[in-house]
Amino acid sequence: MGRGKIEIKRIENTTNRQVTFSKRRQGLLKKAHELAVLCDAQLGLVIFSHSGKLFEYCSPSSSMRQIIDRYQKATNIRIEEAGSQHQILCEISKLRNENDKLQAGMRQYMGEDLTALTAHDLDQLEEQLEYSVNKVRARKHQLLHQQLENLRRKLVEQQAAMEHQHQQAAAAAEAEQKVSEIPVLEFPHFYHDEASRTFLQLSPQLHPFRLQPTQPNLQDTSFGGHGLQLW
Amino acid sequence: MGRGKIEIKRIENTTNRQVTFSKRRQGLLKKAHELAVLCDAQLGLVIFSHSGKLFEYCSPSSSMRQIIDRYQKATNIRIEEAGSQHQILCEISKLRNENDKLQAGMRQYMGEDLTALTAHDLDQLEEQLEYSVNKVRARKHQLLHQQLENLRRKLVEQQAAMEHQHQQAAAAAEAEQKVSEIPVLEFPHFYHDEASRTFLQLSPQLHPFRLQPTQPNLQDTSFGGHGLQLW
DNA sequence: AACTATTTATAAGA
DNA sequence: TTCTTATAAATAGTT
Repeated sequence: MGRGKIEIKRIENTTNRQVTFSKRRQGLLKKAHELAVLCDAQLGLVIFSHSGKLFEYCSPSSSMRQIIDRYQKATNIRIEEAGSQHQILCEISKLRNENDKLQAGMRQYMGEDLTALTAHDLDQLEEQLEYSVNKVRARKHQLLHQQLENLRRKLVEQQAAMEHQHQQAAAAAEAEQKVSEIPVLEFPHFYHDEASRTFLQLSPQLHPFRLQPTQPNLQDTSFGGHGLQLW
Repeated sequence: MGRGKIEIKRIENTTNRQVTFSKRRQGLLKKAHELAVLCDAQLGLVIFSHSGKLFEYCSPSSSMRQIIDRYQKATNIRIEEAGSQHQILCEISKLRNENDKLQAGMRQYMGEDLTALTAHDLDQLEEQLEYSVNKVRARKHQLLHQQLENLRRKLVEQQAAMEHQHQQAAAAAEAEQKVSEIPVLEFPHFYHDEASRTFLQLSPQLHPFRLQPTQPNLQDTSFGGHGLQLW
């Protein structure tokens, strides 16, 4: 359709190509529109020129967004995306489940919600709590012991410094007297305290007693708490 | 272009419309291809027939997916989607944070990782654990008490039934003797036990002692544990 | 951008 | 559906 027939291959002459693009693009958009109207079809057409400019057409009373959505539904191109979304849903679900369990376990460690436990569970819990109490006490004693040692060392150093300066000889002697009155205590270590040797440092700002307020925050999210009603 | 000129409006005759759709669709796809090749343009065309069937064309060495992506980038239609993805990332991050805190708190209740705690924290923890132990003991006593009561009632019922039947009068008398030997114990209730009255039932399958194995499972996810390296 | 000779698309009919 | 064909429409090359 023109003065001569042309082969369908890339037009090398730039000017020619641009002119042809302009003409044919117009024709294509027109024909797209005619098809959409005549045959009541929904269609979308996007064209990027060689220079990157965008031209588009979509059938009346619809949007390109709609058409792309319909296309993606029809071709299941979304399976990948949907798959990852599904994975994400699973991840969130799993995390919430973990959280619930941890919360429940925590409550039991805090002596709440014990009605669901059997006698055997209660025995185990009691045993665990006693074990924990003893661990805590051992750690307390350890800390006290360390503090005492520090104090002793400081006093000795101070005393040594004073003696070195040959000042207040009387006072120094008195201090020595006091230090020797402090016994070197040996606390029994109830348990082999692994925790104090490993360096599995957990969030230091965490106080177990401030855990409760985190639960309300969970429900503060824009996701409406548990239930997976996202999207 | 045909035996007669037609007006560009919906063809009411169904057969005619279908025929025209078939012809013009073919023509449109052909012209789309010609434009793409002649002018080195990237284009995508999707057509849904009135009956819902999908036809598509996209320029050589590209996919519809690519073209849609490019279109969406060009028109910023994606902002909405990106926003919801961000929210989801936040949600997962928050849940993981909660989980970490709960895990840490739990470990401390189990007497581990106490090195990060101050003396004051340890005092509070000890107090809480003692409180919990007493709660657990109170619950145990309550259970024992209930069991005893049940036993007493059953024996009394059994005895009544036997007396009613006037059978084995001697044996019945012996049973009564036995029952009266069981004292009605009154256990001290160390605390006002709210937990035993409320019905805040938690997952019954949960044993606090089986919480530890949940942590490895968390890292079994295809997300590679914590770190948000999704997508 | 306009013109026009030709090619191409297609409406109607078979 | 598919084929045919007269005719409308598109457009390649020119101005």
